Amino acid sequence: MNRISDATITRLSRYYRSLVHLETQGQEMVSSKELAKRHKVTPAQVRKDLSCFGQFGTRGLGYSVCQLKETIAHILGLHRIWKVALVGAGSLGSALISYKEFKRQGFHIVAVFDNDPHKVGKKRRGLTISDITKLPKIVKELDINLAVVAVPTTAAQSVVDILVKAGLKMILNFAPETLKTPPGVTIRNVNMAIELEALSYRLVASEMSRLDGKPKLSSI
Amino acid sequence: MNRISDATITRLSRYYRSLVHLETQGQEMVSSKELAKRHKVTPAQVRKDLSCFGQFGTRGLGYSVCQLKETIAHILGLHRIWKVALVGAGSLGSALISYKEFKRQGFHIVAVFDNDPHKVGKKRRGLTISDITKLPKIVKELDINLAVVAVPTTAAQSVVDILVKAGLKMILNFAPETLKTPPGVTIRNVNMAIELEALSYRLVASEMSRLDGKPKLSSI
DNA sequence: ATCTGGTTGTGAAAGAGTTCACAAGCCCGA
DNA sequence: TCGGGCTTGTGAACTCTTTCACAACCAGAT
Ligand SMILES: NC(=O)c1ccc[n+]([C@@H]2O[C@H](COP(=O)([O-])OP(=O)(O)OC[C@H]3O[C@@H](n4cnc5c(N)ncnc54)[C@H](O)[C@@H]3O)[C@@H](O)[C@H]2O)c1
Ligand SMILES: NC(=O)c1ccc[n+]([C@@H]2O[C@H](COP(=O)([O-])OP(=O)(O)OC[C@H]3O[C@@H](n4cnc5c(N)ncnc54)[C@H](O)[C@@H]3O)[C@@H](O)[C@H]2O)c1
Repeated sequence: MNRISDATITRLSRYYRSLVHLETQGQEMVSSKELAKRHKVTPAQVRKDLSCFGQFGTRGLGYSVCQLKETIAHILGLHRIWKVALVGAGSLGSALISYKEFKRQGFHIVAVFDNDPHKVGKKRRGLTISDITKLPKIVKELDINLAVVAVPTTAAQSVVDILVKAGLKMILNFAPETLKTPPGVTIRNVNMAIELEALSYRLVASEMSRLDGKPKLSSI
Repeated sequence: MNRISDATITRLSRYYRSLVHLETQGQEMVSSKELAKRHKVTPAQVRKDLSCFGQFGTRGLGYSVCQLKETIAHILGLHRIWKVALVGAGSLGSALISYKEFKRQGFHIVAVFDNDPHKVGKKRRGLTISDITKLPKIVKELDINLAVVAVPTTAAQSVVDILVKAGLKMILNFAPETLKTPPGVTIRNVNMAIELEALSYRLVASEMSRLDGKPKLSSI
C-alpha cells in the first residue's frame, strides 16, 4: 500500500456524502457501479480507491452502506473532533463561522483571530474575536489542530508564518495566492477565482469552437 | 495542440496572479525558474504549460512580465466581462456579493436569486434579489454567461436543473455534492468540506506515522 | 449440487501528466 | 566575430492515475 493520492482522498470524501445520503434513504447495500454513477467515475475507480485501504465489499452483493460509511469516516478522521482556528473575521470568515456543516463533520471552530482593533473583543456566534498576537498562546492552550486563513491576500503569507511558528501543521487557505510553507506543513487552497477562471477559459474555448464548427466541450 | 488539461489552466491562473504582482513591483522580465519557484512546480512545467498556447519567451532572457500577463489574460478570457447570476442570498451568497475581487477579474454579478419570500425584493449591495422563478427570463434579458450556486445542498440539484433549462452552460457550485448535468454543461465545485477532510486525513496519517516512527508527510 | 446473474479485488495495459535533457537562441563583453 | 553564461521550447523518458479484464466469490433458484 503506497502513498495514497490526493485524488483518491477527495473521492472518498464524495463517496462518504453519498453513503450518508443513502443511509438516510434506508438503503442497505450499494455497488461500486451505483456509487460510480453518482460521481461520474468508473466502477473500477471506486473499487481501486477503496482497495487502497482494505477489502470492504462482498462479491456479488456490493458494499454495506452503513459499514462503508463508517470505514471511510474512520479513514478520513471524521470520527474525531478537530479544533480549528479561524484567522480573519471579515465577510468570508463570518460566513464560515455560521456554517454548521463544518461542526457536523467534526471541525469545531474554537477560536477566531483578527488584527482589526474594532473587531477584537467583539463576538461572532458566541466566539470572542481574539487579537492575532494572542494566537500562539491560544493555539497551545486549546490544543488546536488546524487553521483556516480568511484574511486579505496581502496579509495571508504573514498569517501563515505566524501559524507555522505556532506549531500548526495543517492550514486551509482562502486567499488566492500560493503561500510558502516549510516542509512538514500541509496547506490546501480553496480558490474560487481559479475555478471561475477555468470556467471562463472554457467559455472562450467553446465560443471559438462554435465559430469553427467544432464539437463542444463535455462537462467536467 | 491537444486538449489542454485542467491542471494546466489552473496553473495559468496562478501564474497570472504572480505576473500581476511582479508587474506592480516594476519587474520587466521573469524566467520559468522564478515563476516555478513561486508556485512549487518545476521550470519545465511552467514552460510546458505556456508552450501549449505558443511561444512567448526569449531564450536567455525569459518572459516579458507584462506581455505574458496579457497573453494569459487573453487565454483565460479575463479581458472580457462575464455576466454572472448568483443563486442563494444566504450567508455565503452575501459574502460573494461583497467580494470585490470577482469584479476586478471581470466576473460581474448582475442578478441574484432566492426562493425565500422574505429575501425576494430586498437589496444586497445595490442588487435586488429576484425570485428564482424569474431566472430564465432574466438570464435571457441580461444575456448572462455563468451561474454561481450557493443554496443548501438539498436544493442544489433542482437549482442546477433550472439553470440548465435556462440555457446556462457554465456553473460554479458551492454545495458539497456531485450534481448531475447533461453533456455540454460544465460544472465546477468549490468544496471546502473536501479540502478540510483531506487535511483531516493527513492529520490522522501523520499521527499514525508518528506512532510508527515513520517519516512525516511533506507539504502539499 | 449445480447453475446463473451479479459483484468484488486486483494485476496488467493504457492513458495522462510531469520531468529530463539538450539543441537552439539571446545578450554581453572581449 | 567569437565564446560564455543563461534561458526557452520540446521530443523522449519517466511516473502517476485510470481503465480493462478476469478469476474469485456470493446468493438464490432449480
Ligand atoms: N468574501 C468572499 O466572498 C471571498 C470569496 C473568495 C475568496 N475570498 C478571500 O478570502 C479572504 C478574505 O476575504 P473577505 O472578503 O472576508 O475579506 P474582508 O476584508 O472582509 O476580511 C478580512 C479580515 O481579515 C482581517 N485581517 C487583515 N489582516 C489581518 C492580519 N494580518 N491578521 C489577522 N487578521 C487580519 C481584517 O481585519 C478583516 O476582518 C481574502 O483573501 C479573499 O480573497 C473571499
Ligand atoms: N456558509 C458558508 O460558509 C459555507 C461554506 C462552504 C459551503 N457552503 C455551502 O454553500 C451553500 C450555501 O450556504 P449558506 O451558508 O449560504 O446557506 P444559507 O442557508 O445561509 O443560504 C442559502 C440560501 O439559499 C436560498 N435557497 C434555498 N433553496 C433555494 C432554492 N430552491 N432556490 C433559490 N434559493 C434557495 C435560501 O433562501 C437561502 O437564502 C450550501 O450548500 C453550503 O453547504 C457554505
